[in-house]
Amino acid sequence: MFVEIDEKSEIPIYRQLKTSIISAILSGGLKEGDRLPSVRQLGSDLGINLHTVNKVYNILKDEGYINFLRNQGAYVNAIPKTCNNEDLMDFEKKLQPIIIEMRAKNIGREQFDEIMDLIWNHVLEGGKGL
Amino acid sequence: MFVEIDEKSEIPIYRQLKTSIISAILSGGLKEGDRLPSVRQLGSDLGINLHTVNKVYNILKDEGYINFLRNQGAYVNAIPKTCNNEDLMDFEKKLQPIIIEMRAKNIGREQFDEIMDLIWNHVLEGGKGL
Amino acid sequence: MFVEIDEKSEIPIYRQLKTSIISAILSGGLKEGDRLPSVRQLGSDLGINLHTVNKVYNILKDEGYINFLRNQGAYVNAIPKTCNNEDLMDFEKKLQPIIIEMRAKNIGREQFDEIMDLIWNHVLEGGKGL
Amino acid sequence: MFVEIDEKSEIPIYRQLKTSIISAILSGGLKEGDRLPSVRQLGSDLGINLHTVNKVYNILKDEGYINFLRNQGAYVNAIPKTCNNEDLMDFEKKLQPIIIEMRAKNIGREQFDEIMDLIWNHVLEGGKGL
DNA sequence: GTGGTCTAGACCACG
DNA sequence: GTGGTCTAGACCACT
Repeated sequence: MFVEIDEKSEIPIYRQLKTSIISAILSGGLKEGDRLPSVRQLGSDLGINLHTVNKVYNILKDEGYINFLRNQGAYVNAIPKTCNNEDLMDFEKKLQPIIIEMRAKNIGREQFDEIMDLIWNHVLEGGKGL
Repeated sequence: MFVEIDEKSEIPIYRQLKTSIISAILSGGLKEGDRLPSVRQLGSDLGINLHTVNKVYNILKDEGYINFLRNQGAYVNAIPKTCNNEDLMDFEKKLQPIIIEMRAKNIGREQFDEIMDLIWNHVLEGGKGL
Repeated sequence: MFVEIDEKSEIPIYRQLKTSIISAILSGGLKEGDRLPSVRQLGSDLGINLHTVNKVYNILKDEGYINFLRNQGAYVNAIPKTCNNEDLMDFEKKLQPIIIEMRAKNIGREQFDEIMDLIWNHVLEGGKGL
Repeated sequence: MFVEIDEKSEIPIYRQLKTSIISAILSGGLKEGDRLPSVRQLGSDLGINLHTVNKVYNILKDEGYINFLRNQGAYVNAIPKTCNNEDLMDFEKKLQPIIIEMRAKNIGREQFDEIMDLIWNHVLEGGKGL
């Protein structure tokens, strides 16, 4: 299975799942045209409700990552996404408070860069083992 | 005033305020020994509930950023914070989903580094833009 | 072939097919007395389930567009249809939400009329583009 | 109340509600800055589930019609919407099958224009009586 | 079998 | 009090 859910996390399940699937697509674990498990299947595999899975699938569809083929389930789209300025502003807003806290904990520039490098590269390893 | 609240943001007010104050401390806008406004004062200045301000002050005290001096208000502490492994893990968990979405929007490594550089440096310029 | 099916469309296949055939009849691509392909034939041509084709044929028969001749297949009827008030109400109900959304996107009266003109005329050009 | 739900309609409740609210905004029954009823309130007023209302509010937020002020409910946005080509294509696709059926029922060009005129003008009267 | 919709009840974060 | 999230069970349209 290409995703695990941490029930104890403060991050909502549906966000964890969304991130996991996007990560799997990015890493190649899920390729264009691949079929996603049905909402019922994935829900039961992960031990979560099918409505939660359904919500995620719909968000992914709205954001263009997947689409639905009538009664045949959800399929991975090509990813021709581009990043506009609004997106950039959004990312900055989300990153800023975290980085502020990192500086507050005396993380220096070198350590900061190391961490970023680590995560940047780890992202591609999230989708393996599909 | 060293902080502005964005009512429309999805980020809770108390978190925005907390980040702003930490940022002000980091940037030198608030130095060790400086007195913070009273919860009543700051609440009315920002147009937010004084309970929200109070909550933030208590969090900041718990995290060691400020101190309460016998009914005289809150004062800024020295900042000898260090970062343990648990903190690091925490930061990584928070950063990962954002960076995954950035990669999904075709942000390359160079652009990523630029953005990080930008934010890193902005943090030192006080609580503005937050 | 006078019809193409868009698998990704949110419009059910059977509706797409129904509309296509009606459109073909209207445009003269299918004339009175013409024989429709067998459900098996059309289903395989379009890559859809023969039950879906069958369903459409039955709907078209119920609505008077075609007839079944004793195990020899389906034939196009004359089209003496008239529009009663119930039909009119029905059309209005279907059109209203779409037009509301068009107005919400700042489409003006002139542009609206242009679009309607375009579609009105396109309808006569057969089932293409559907 | 600015909206009524037809339980018997084949159109999903959430779509009816969405259209009603957009219509009310267009007609001026709901102006920029106006507060929408809480999901609980509107749900109980309309005799529908609060989750259904919630779904609609979230769609409207995604489409930019409203936004949420934390714990104070939903407010109507300014409507600077513009219509891109994708939207236009979408409208055409939705309108086409309906217009085909209208032609199939022998509705002539004059009657067609009358109907469109009627609906176009009716749209603005949907939101009164708020 | 697929997803779509609706209902319902519960708990939570926030202010 | 507000919306956010999760669970659960039901019925439906479609193929």
